[in-house]
Amino acid sequence: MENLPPEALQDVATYFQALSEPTRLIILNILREGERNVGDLAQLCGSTAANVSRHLSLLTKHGMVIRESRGTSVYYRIADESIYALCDLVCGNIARQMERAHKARQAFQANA
Amino acid sequence: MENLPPEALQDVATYFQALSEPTRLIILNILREGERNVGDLAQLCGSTAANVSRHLSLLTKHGMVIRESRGTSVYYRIADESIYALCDLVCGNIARQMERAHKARQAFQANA
DNA sequence: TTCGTATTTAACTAATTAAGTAATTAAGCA
DNA sequence: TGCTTAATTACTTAATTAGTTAAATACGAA
Repeated sequence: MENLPPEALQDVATYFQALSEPTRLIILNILREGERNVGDLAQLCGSTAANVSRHLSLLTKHGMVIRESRGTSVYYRIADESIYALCDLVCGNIARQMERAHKARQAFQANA
Repeated sequence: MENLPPEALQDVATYFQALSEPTRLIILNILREGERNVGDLAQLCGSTAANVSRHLSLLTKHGMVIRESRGTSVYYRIADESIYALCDLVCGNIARQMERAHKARQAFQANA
């Protein structure tokens, strides 16, 4: 990201945006264990098929999942495992942030 | 992210959301080279101070930057360098995705 | 072909959000 | 104190987006 042209920054932003929705993260999390069709995903997500389908469409557009139609069902699977590395990094950052916030709270109380 | 409770997924989502805005990525990119005050950031971003200030407030809330008031100015700097590792990962993913799209286009034209 | 099931898409609503502008707060200096 | 500059916040507007519902499409089976 050192010296990115503006349009590339927009690409990075929309990529992050695709990951900024809880339902989509749930879907990706489920697909971690293997491919699923839309109906099953909807049930596992506690959402509607229409809704999940739209989310899957977006994830497909970003090349995060792969669509495969078999019979009357459509199966989706992870296209790029490195998404999980991303999520793990974020989890680490959030944990550090919580740690900092906790320490700050403690210091505050110590002065009270 | 293997077995995250729902509320943690929401945290991850909002973290990604903070990174899903081009102006904020520009700010982070500028801060890569060192601390800056709000006015300079605004000028370098081609945005208004009010707008940049709001973005900085959000980035601070997520522990991505650190705020330090000196004199009449407020300086911001990166709190967590690992954000750049995140961005680099995303850039890699986008590059792979573009590569795939390019190959698909080539295959399509070969059959035409 | 006709029916039934799975998926996708269209149209709509409600909620979120980025940006512009103006008002407000904070700090240093005459 | 009053003045100037820097930053933040309040308020508004325009645009985006997730979810719901219903209609449309795709596929296999009778």
